[in-house]
Amino acid sequence: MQLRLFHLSMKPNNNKKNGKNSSFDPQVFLDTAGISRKIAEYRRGESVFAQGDAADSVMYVQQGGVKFSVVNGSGKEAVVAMFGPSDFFGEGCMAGQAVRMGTATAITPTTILVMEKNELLRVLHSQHELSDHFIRYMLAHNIRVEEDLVDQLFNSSEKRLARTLLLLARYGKQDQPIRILPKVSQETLASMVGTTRSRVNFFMNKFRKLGFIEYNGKIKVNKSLLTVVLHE
Amino acid sequence: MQLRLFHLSMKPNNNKKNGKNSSFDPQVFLDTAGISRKIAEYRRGESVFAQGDAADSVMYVQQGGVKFSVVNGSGKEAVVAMFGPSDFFGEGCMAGQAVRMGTATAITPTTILVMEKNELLRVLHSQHELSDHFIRYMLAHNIRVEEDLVDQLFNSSEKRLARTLLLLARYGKQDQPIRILPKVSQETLASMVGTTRSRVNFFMNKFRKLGFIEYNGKIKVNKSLLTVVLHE
DNA sequence: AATTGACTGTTCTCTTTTGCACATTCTTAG
DNA sequence: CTAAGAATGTGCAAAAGAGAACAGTCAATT
Repeated sequence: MQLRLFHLSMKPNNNKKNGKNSSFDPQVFLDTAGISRKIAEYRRGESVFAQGDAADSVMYVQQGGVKFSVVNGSGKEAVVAMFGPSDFFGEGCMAGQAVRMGTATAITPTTILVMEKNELLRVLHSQHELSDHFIRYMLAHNIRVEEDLVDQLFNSSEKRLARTLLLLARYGKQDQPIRILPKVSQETLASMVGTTRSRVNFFMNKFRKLGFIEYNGKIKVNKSLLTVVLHE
Repeated sequence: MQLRLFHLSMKPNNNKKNGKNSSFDPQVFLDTAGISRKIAEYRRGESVFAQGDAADSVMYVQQGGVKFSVVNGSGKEAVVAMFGPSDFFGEGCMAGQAVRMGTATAITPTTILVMEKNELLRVLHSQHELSDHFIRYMLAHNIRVEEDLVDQLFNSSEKRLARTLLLLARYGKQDQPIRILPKVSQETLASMVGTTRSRVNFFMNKFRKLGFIEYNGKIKVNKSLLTVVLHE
């Protein structure tokens, strides 16, 4: 049983959100500094690290997508975040977390740059562009997590599902009123929204009847209609 | 009506959590760099900034305590975080947030160092100790918020209240099995836990009957007993 | 001492949400 | 093509929580 996705930070395929700096790649900075780093490839479903593993490296997604989930004592699972190209994850070890707080799993074929935490810390001092990118990522990540918290606190599961669908829709084709979502099961949606599958099923059918979404396998979202749900 | 405290990051009065670096003070770095910064004083209840205000500065708490809360369309309020000495807040503007996402209010007499965001960004490049401190704060803040999210997702309001009381107990005298909490109303507790006051009252009396806490005005927490609540 | 306002104790009803259970419909590996 | 495993569609009883109302307590002010 899964519970809740804290936030979606998987980005659309444009790295050009900063105007300049569109082709930022930490690897070149690590190369010039002669830093220990390696590139790892994962297949769909493969685990990058598991909850409880020793933590001494920071990951940087070059290609693909990764979900980060936490399991509690009762076996419930919550999808805490999803990461895409140019996202860092596993950076908690830099603040002294000795073990991984959750499990990172590739959801598509994924290429990851693995950096030893102490060396990354050191390089951040000398490589301003890397440092800027890292800080910017951290700030954005913070904002995202806090937004998810606010969503969780203020809104019902119906609204949270609507919001989650709209967030997922960002990764479909851009600038179209109707977006096709990446393939996700209702079970996964439940873990993203923070509710049960039966609840997700109920609302999905409700949204469908109202014409806010349609699906036969691929989920299609009518953004403007679904947005109405968010405003009561 | 209030809703939910995302996390408590108000620290006990020891700045020595990093072993070295116990007397870190960003002000000296700003001084040496000739940066525009000012020191502001606030009385209890005074607002540092309000939701919707233009955002172009970052705050650093020197003394006191600040609560950060968000109000939604229906007038519900959630206490998103509490900040204490050596915490930054309002740093979202560094990631492009143009307005404040919530209201910051002093909860005790408070001294705050205000830094213009662009100048702070610039100084982070040249002042490694400030940069380290900032990054460490960001990472710790992230971890804290994610822990709150996990707590919110996995636990009932009863457990969340127990956890909140234990967190608040950290600010009482150290190393004693029974701690006295700072004065908080049940209304405020409700906003910290993310539930209603009647619910808080119900559980507070339950905890009291079970001997986990006692109060006549001051709330006293028996840590080891209350911790039991967290583990079912 | 009386009044005011904030906080607490208590109760009750109405929703929302969970937790199951089970049938049905896809998918896919063999 | 077919059987097995996933994913989906329903329904329902029980639990948890929201919201609101109201009386009692306490502290501070005038």
